[in-house]
Amino acid sequence: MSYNPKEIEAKWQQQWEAEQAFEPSDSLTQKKKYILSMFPFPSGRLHMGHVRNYAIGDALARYYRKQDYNVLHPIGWDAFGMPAENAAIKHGKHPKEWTYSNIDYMRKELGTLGLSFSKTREFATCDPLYTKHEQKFIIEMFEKGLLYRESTTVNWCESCHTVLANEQVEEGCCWRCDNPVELKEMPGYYLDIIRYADELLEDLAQLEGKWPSQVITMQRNWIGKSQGLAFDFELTEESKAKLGGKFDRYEVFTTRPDTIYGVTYSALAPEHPITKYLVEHNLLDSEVAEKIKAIANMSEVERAKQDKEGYPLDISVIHPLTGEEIPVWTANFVLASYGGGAVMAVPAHDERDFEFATKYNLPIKRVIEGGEELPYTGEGLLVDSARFSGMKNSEAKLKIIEHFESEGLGKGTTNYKLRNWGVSRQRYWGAPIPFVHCQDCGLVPEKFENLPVALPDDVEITGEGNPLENHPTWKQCSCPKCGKDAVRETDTLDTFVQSSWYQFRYATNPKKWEEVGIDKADTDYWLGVDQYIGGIEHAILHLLYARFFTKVLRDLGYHDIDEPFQRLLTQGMVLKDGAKMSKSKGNTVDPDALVDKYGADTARLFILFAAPPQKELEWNDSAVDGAFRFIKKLYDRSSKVTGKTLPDIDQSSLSKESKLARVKVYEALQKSADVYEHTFAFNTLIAACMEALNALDKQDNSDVWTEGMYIMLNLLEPIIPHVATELSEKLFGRENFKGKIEVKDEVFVQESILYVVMIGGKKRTEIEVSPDANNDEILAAAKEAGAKWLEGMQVVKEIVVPNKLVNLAVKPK
RNA sequence: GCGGAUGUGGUGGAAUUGGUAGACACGCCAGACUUAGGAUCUGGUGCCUAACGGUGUGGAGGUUCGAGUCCUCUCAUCCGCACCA
Repeated sequence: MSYNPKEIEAKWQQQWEAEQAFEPSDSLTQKKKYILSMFPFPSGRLHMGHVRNYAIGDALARYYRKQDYNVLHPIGWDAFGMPAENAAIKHGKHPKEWTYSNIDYMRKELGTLGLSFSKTREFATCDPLYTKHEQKFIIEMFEKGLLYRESTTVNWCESCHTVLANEQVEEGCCWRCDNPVELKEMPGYYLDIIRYADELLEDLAQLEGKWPSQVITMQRNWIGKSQGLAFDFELTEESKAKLGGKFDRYEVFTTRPDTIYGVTYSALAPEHPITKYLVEHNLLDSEVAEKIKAIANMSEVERAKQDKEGYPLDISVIHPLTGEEIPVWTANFVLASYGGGAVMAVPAHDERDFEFATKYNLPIKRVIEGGEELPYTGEGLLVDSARFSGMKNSEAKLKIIEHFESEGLGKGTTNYKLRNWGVSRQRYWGAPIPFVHCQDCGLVPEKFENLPVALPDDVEITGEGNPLENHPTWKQCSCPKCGKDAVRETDTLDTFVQSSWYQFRYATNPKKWEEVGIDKADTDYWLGVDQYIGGIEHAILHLLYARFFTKVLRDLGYHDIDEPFQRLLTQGMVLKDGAKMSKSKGNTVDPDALVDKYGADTARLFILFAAPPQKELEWNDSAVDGAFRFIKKLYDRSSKVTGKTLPDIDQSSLSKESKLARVKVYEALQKSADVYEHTFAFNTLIAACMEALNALDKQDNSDVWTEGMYIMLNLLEPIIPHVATELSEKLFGRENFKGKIEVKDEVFVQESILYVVMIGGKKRTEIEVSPDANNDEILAAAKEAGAKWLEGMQVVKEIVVPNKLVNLAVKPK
């Protein structure tokens, strides 16, 4: 009888399906675990990254199920998005058809891996029912003022024909297609994530030690909180006149109010309204105006690569404390999107301001002592700063803010690098934004009873323009408020909106799915997700948005959860030949082919054995063979088992080899809880089982074999469930899968203990000592055994590490 | 530039947190056994050395009886952010 993975795996997959073995209980009082692997985009086929992701999650889910937890381990489909439209353009297949047929195929693939997902909680985010509830949340956010529509400069990807959120721009290029992003002025919908910036930042502290520190740091930097002073520069009368009386003043933000007396110029972004006004009204030299326009057309990334460049605007402002006139420039390094697009410049104490001032011969005025050379950005005492002179700059920061506030000149302010989340996309395959434009009423949300605002099926997808915009009738509607003819919004929601609340949808009992999006009792029971598993690439985008949504939905009354994901494991990439597997590089390994050749258990075992989950995994075909060999050996040795239950073994009657085998078996058992609950170092648990099997093989006591198999199959079931269940069923009627197996300490009691003898810090020899020998006896034995190395030496210190070693520190006599 | 990691045999990786470095596996070498299989089994395998022995966790110092592990400096690689005033 040889190991036949195909037969075994098909048998158990069918049985699990028939038993509905992996459905969580509806009882909300049992101890629970919510194990979640990030859901896949239905691209067509699984890749090894998916297999790794789900093998990790499944191991945890199966482990906790065996420990009598109520386990929620769901799967679904992140189903909206560009690739479905691209496929439509390329192959003429409707995005809906493409998506759902991909889902059907991938569901089968997941099935062959024997993953213990709930079947009843599966959904696709493009299901109209999911859209319906999401649109309701969106409307509620609008009503709370959290969602707003505004026309502003946006990131535009010409190749995807859509707007991108800040988070979706990577080095100035589109995160999806890598095309350079352009800046464009257009209306869009925004979620006020900045309102939650402080909470998002502060709650990161709760995740310390539970999320990878790298992810926490990335989020902290992305939010980019900084505190300082915001104040207005008033324009001189002459400048006001030049600007046609349209502007009196503008606001600037600084984190260095302590350097305020060193201001020698002010700089505006090329997009700043004042700069724009000057350019548009031909108030500047035409050559200069052209140059400014050229900068304004450049993306931020392009600008960052350029040298500092700027032009005087021939206007001035008044220093709020000294009354001095300060020239105003426009400069390419001033960002329009941060701090109002205007800065005060202190070249003596800021590197950028210094570089710019040097280039254009602007004055430089030192106001902080310290350092020989300028710019000096360190700490020091203030000079030439009126009544603040002599103060420490850290103290002056606060005092100067206080002064501004008491004089009504400005106030202490917090700024964030985080921008509000632009959620509208000019694409078809997404959730429609449920609003209507009415001539009389303006922007009006659709009535709840009319939700979902569903996508029309009869569209032509050409890649040119927005198919909803081009549809002959879809956007014609009546105003939900006044009933007059109105026009439907044709933008759809960013797909990251769907993945921001799916963790709550899974938790909601499917029996309630029709009526509610999120059920409070269910959510409060199941959330937070006890273990979330996914790729590091979502460190900011998805994980920040999902945290934000969690807080918003909490404040809308849907649940009481502050953080959605209690613990996060970021898995490493799967590599082959040192590079990420990708079709274009031709270095992929197809999961289907692997399962077909070796079976799912081998695929899972290899993936968990080859590297710890957090690290990159280098594919190795012959190591896959090794994993297969181990399973075969395990299967073969099952014939050594004679008992049906965990035997009572008289330790004293055993051979040395049998005792060692028991030690190895129980060491693996001891290790397992730590691995499954804390470290996730499955590779070391598998290695421990291999050691145990090797040790069992060196002895022939059938009780020891029975005990070893009983325990090992329990430990390995989460990793190689099919073969482990098959053997357990045959040998033990699956009794060994019920509850926790206790560690027997007597197994570890040894008749003699091996001590390593180190002399002068070097390992020299070994001694065997009785367990009840005292230190003097151990030392005497060590000296005797090490006499050769002690000749002519004097022992200056004697160290005995219990059960480990003896170290004799020596020096020449 | 700022921030975060990571450096251990030919390879993937272990090392109970300061106590025998290289577990386990791949690969390689030698042998056995074959009704030639996805074989299987046995032994060996960090480096230098005929051996005694020496040496060895990116490098240089330090603390310690003892350092892959702690401290200081340094080098390399990877990742993230990148003019945020």
